[in-house]
Amino acid sequence: MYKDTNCGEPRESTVGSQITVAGWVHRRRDHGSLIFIDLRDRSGLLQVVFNPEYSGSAHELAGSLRSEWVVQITGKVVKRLPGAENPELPTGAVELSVTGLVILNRSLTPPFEISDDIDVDDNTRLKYRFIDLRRPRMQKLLRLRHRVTHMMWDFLTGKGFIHVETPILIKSTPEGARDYVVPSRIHPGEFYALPQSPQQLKQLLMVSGVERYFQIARCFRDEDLRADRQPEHTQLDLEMSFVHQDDVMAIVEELYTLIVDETVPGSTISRPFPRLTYAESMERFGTDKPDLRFGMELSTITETAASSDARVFQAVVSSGGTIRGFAAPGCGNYGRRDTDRLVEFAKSSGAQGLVFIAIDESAASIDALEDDHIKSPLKKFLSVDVVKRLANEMGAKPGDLMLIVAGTARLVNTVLSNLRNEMARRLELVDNKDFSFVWVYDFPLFEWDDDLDKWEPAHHVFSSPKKEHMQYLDTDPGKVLADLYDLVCNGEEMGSGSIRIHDKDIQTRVFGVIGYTEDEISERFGQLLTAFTYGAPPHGGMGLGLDRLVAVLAGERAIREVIAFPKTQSAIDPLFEAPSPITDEQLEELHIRVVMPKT
RNA sequence: GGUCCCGUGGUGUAGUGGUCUAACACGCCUCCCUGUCAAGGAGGAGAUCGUCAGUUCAAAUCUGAUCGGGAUCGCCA
Repeated sequence: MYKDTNCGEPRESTVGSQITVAGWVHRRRDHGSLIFIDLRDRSGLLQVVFNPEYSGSAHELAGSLRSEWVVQITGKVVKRLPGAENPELPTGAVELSVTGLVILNRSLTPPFEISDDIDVDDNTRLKYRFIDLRRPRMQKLLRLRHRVTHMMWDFLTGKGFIHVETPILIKSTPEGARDYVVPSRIHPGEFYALPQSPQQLKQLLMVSGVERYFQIARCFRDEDLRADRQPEHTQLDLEMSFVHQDDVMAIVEELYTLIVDETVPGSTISRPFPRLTYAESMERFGTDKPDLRFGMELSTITETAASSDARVFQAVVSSGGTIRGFAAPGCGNYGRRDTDRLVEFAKSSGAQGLVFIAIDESAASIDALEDDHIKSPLKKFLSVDVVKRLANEMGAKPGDLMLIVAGTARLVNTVLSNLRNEMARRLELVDNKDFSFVWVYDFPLFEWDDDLDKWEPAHHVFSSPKKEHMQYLDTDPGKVLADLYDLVCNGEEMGSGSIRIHDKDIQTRVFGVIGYTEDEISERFGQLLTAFTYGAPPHGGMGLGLDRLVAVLAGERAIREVIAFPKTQSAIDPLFEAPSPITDEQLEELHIRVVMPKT
C-alpha cells in the first residue's frame, strides 16, 4: 500500500503517530518558507505542513506542487498551534508535519475546480466526468447509490429472494418502447434486442420454481430523454410466486422505508403508505403520480363554468370537453407579471390558455364576495354569483387565486397537474426531507388509442385483469381494471408492478383485445405461453427505478447526477464520444449497409 | 417531431448596434511572504464572443440557418 492512513482519519487522539498518506493536492497555500497543502482522498481532507526546519528537501519539492497532483506524504501527526484549528474539518485539530514527499503523478490544471460550489456546464462535466466525480458531492452520490443497492441485496436475501442475472441480448418485441438492437454476425439480417426490462424472463423464473427472484437489472429504451430518463436505467426488478398484490406491496414498503430511514437522517415518511385508486388519483390530482406533500387538489367545475357567459367555456363543453381547476392559496395578489408566467407555463404544457380568477383578501368570506373583490381577464363574463359558486366548488378562500383550464379531459389533467406542482414549487410547499410515498392501484388494463384506432395496454400486457372484470374483457375492454399498482413518491413514479396472468387462455384473450393475431402471439410470446401450460404458479412483482430512487433520496432533480457515466439529452456520451461510426470491415462482418437520412 | 431557455479567455458571468483595442470573479504563470485553511501582496499571460451566412458605413449585440447543452409537450414506465 502507498498509504497506511486515510486523510480523513487523523484526530487529536492520534497525535504523535508517524503516518504515510497518499492522495490529491486539493489546495496549496504557499507562504514562502512555510507551505500548506490540503491533501484529499476519498475519506476527506488533511492539512499538511512543509516546514523547512523539519524537512528541508521535502519542503523544496513542495514548492513545485500544483492542484490535483498525486502525492505520497510521510510525517508526524501534530496538534495544531492554538488558534490555528479549523473547526470546519473533521481533521481540523491536527495537521501532518512532513518529513517525506514523493510525487506519484503530476496533473494538468483541471478544466474546473474540484468543488461542490461551482456550477459547470453539463457537457464539460460529462466530457471530464472522471474529474467531475472527484467532487465531494458526486462521491457522496456514488456511495449513496452503493448503500442503497447493498441494502436491497441484504434485505431481499433475508427475505429469501435470490439474485438471478438475465440476458442482455434477447429478442426484440416491438410493443412498448423502441428497442435498442444489436446485429448478429452469425445470422445475417437478424438482430438481438437489449431488454426494456426482464419481464418475460422473470415470469419464466417463476414457472421454474424460483418463487422469489430479484435483480439489479439494466433496462434499455430507445426513446427521447428527460431529466428523469436515460437510454439505460437500472431497476430493482423483483417477482414472487403465490402472492397477492398486498404481499408485494408489503415487501416493497418495508424495504423502501428501511432505505429512506437509513440514508436520509431526519427524514419523515408516513406508514403505511397511503393508497389511492387510479380513478381517485386522476380525479383529485389529475395524474397517476400525485405529489401528496401539499393540497391544492383539483375540482371539476364544468357545469358551473359553462353556465357563465364566457364563450371559451361554453365552446369547450359543447365539444365534449371538461373544465377543471384548483385554488392557489394566498396568490390572489399576483400581478400581471406572475399571471403571465403562469399562462405561459400552462401553454408550454399544451393548454390553449389559462383562466385565472383572483379573490381579494379584503373579502370577509366567499359568501360576502362583491364585484370589487374579483379580478380576472374574464371578469365581464363572470357574475359574482358564478364566481361564488366556483370558489365554493374549488375550495377557494379570500386571497386565493383560482386557476382554471378547459379542454379535453386528458389535456386538462396534464396541464393542471403540472401547474399544481409548479405552484407548490413557487409557494415552497415541498420539503426534501419529506418522503410522501403512495400506492396507486386499480389501473385500467387498456386504454383507447385514438391515432391507431385500437386498444393499447395501459401499462403492460402481462397484468392480470381483476376477476370481477373478466366479463368485460371482450365486450367492454375500457371497463377492465387490473391488479396493477404503481409506487409513487413526491410526484415521481418510483416503480410499477402487477399480479401477472399465469393462465394461457386469459393471456391469449388479453392479446386478442390489443389486436394481435395468433401468429404474432406465438411469434412474440410463444415461449411464455408454452411455459404457462407447464404448471405456472400465480405470481406478481414489480420493477422499481433505482436511479430515480437515489435521486429522490439525494434531493437531486436529474438522474444524470446519480449515474456515474450518463448520456446527454441527445443520448450522447461526451467522454467516449459514443455513439460513433464503425469500420467498413465491422459493417461487412455484420452484413449491414448504412443508409444515411436525406438532409 | 414541436416549443422554450442558454452558448463571450480554462471555469462562471457582465456587456443587447459605434465609447469593445471586450469587463469582472475564480483559476493559471512569475515574484514576495513562517500559521494559512476560498491565505495575502505585486505583476503577467490568456477570448477572432459556438459555427456559417445575411442586414448595416459599423455586429459579441439585429436576422436566418446550423451545431452543442438544458427544460418540456409528444414519445416513454
